[in-house]
Amino acid sequence: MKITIKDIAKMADVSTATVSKIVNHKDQNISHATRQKVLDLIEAHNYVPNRIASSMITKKTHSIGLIIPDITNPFFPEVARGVEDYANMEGYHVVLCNSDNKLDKEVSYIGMLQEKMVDGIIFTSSSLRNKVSKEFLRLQIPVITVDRDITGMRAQGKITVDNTSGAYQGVSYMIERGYKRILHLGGPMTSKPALDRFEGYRNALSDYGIQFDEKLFFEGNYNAQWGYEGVLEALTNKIEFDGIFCGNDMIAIGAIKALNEKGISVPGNVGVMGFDDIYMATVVTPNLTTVCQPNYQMGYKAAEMLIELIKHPEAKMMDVVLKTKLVIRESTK
Amino acid sequence: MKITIKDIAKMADVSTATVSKIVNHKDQNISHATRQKVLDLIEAHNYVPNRIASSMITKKTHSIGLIIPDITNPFFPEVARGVEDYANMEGYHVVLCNSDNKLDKEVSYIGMLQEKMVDGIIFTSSSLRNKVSKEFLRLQIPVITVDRDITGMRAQGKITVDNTSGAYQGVSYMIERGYKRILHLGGPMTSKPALDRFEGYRNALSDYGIQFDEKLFFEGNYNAQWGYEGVLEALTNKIEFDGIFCGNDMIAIGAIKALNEKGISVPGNVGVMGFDDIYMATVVTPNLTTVCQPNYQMGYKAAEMLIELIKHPEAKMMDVVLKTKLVIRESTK
DNA sequence: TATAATTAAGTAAACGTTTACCTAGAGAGA
DNA sequence: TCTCTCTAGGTAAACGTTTACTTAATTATA
Repeated sequence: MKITIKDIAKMADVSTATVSKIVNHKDQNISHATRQKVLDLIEAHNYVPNRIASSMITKKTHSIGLIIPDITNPFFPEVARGVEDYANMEGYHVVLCNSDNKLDKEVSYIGMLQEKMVDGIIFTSSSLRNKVSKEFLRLQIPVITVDRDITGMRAQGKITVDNTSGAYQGVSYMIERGYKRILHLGGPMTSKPALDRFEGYRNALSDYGIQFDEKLFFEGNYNAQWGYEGVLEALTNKIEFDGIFCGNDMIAIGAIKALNEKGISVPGNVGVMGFDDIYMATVVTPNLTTVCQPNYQMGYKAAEMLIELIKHPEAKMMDVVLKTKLVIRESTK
Repeated sequence: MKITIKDIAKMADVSTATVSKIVNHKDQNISHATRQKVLDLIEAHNYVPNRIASSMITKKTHSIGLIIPDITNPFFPEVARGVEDYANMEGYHVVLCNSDNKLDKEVSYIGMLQEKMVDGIIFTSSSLRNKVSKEFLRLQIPVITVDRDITGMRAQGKITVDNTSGAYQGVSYMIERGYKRILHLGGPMTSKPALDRFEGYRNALSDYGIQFDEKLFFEGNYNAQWGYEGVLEALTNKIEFDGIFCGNDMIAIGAIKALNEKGISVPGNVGVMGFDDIYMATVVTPNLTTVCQPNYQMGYKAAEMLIELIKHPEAKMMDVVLKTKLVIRESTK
């Protein structure tokens, strides 16, 4: 049988109120002797308070939900780690949910988290959908969206990176290094980041007086497979290019692979730039020049904002946009 | 104000017991009319049951703790995903904890999870330590260790992979393909898997009549950095080798990088084999031949065992060892 | 010395459920 | 008609805490 506050109280010959105060360090008015006696008993009997019972009264569970598409996608472990680090520091637990970007899983997780009385939710979805925002609307807990925001959603906080200026920065660098015909292998244009990166790409071209050539733009998915195929497609269509700006690092890795196989040297013949700066970028040959996205920071900051909102629900909506950073390695000259 | 079961009961003019039975589908003895009325009210007022309150009575929180060293380490997202998939299927939540292999964080997480009344814990630690097992001993909930077991620990379940035979399989394959002097760049010998893989390596050599040469064995860490340095070290010491069996894929990736830089072709001059089969192995050039470890399966199976134990605490201790599989790609000839 | 303030506790309700047990009425069997 | 068994639902305690309020004793103040 698990030992409870009542058992300790009885053994110490005090009331449960007294024990509670001691456990929660609200013990200004407890004599030293009593405190010590209770503490000794707690130690001796290995009493651990039941936080579920506390939650009933305090209405706080000190746990937060983290809904992401897939922890297996190299982008997310970093943000999850950021979330968990801050949460842990503040005494919060994080409940991990993989939605696979599926609406029904998202909705079901939101429901489950609500039933479990989490104090707040951090949410990422790669598609901009509306149904989910309805679910959030009836939640009485704060929600922070990270990376991709949701249309029509009135999240109490939003954290994104400046994809447009990141892409601008990357493409500008390539142009300055002498690349003239830069292919853009983008992600799915249904996602905001892909849109923004494309915009940054176009802005840079335009600012440097280069005409945008739509034959140089390909839309695909955020994976190596697509990078590989995209290059092959460009090659078979005899499209000339001396550089590739990729929608993310995975695309870049696939692209380099295709280039290698076709005997096109990187960065000798073609320069390649990625986006994200996942760990793999440092390990692939050649090391990837890329636009670094502060994934860990995003998670950390999201948790910070969320917990701030949990503690001060009256705080007003926050909207943070994080800066990217160019990381120059070996895949560009 | 949040709406509770009492509100619904009052509105439907029934008792909370009735509402509870309906919500939990224990409604054999509820008339259709009453059930419908209650269900409508629930729908209309968006009532969601407070599972915290249920937990107080049922003594079950339907959540499990997952303690891993670092979700950012490419090995773990897959197992986390496996855990979460099975847990979710069974209606359980998973609480993610990154211990960084630090004893104090491990202990602190165990305490927090206990306070939050999780129904069970899945635990991985890379070092074999004892202190933690004491913490587990006083827990009244089931614990499953995955990947590395803990000495002196009486976990109710244990799930590992057969590292010895995996390594044996990998090294045998290399020998059969004609590799004669196979370097072993191992992980830290304080961890069981490293020990076992080393054993498999030696067994294979011995079974094929090759004398073990201790100059061919290097102990290091499980990262690309070490693979890179290990190769350089072997090279500067003028150690001859035509193959490398690496402690894991990261080491292999680092090794290939060093080999490339030194103008040694893979697999032309030297064959390289990894261990784990992380995603990166498929994306690196050349693609890595490796011993595939069923990470996702480990997590999935661990969750399965844990939840089985939660439901049937009288079930006896389980000990599962998963098989590895050789995956032949391009880094061996 | 009488009163006020402080200290060191204790009392008991409340949090939102579940569940063992109870009850009243209706139909069935003898 | 009487008893038995269902059916449909209700009662109230219990789960383990927290906390607003109370109380008794001690100390300080006037």
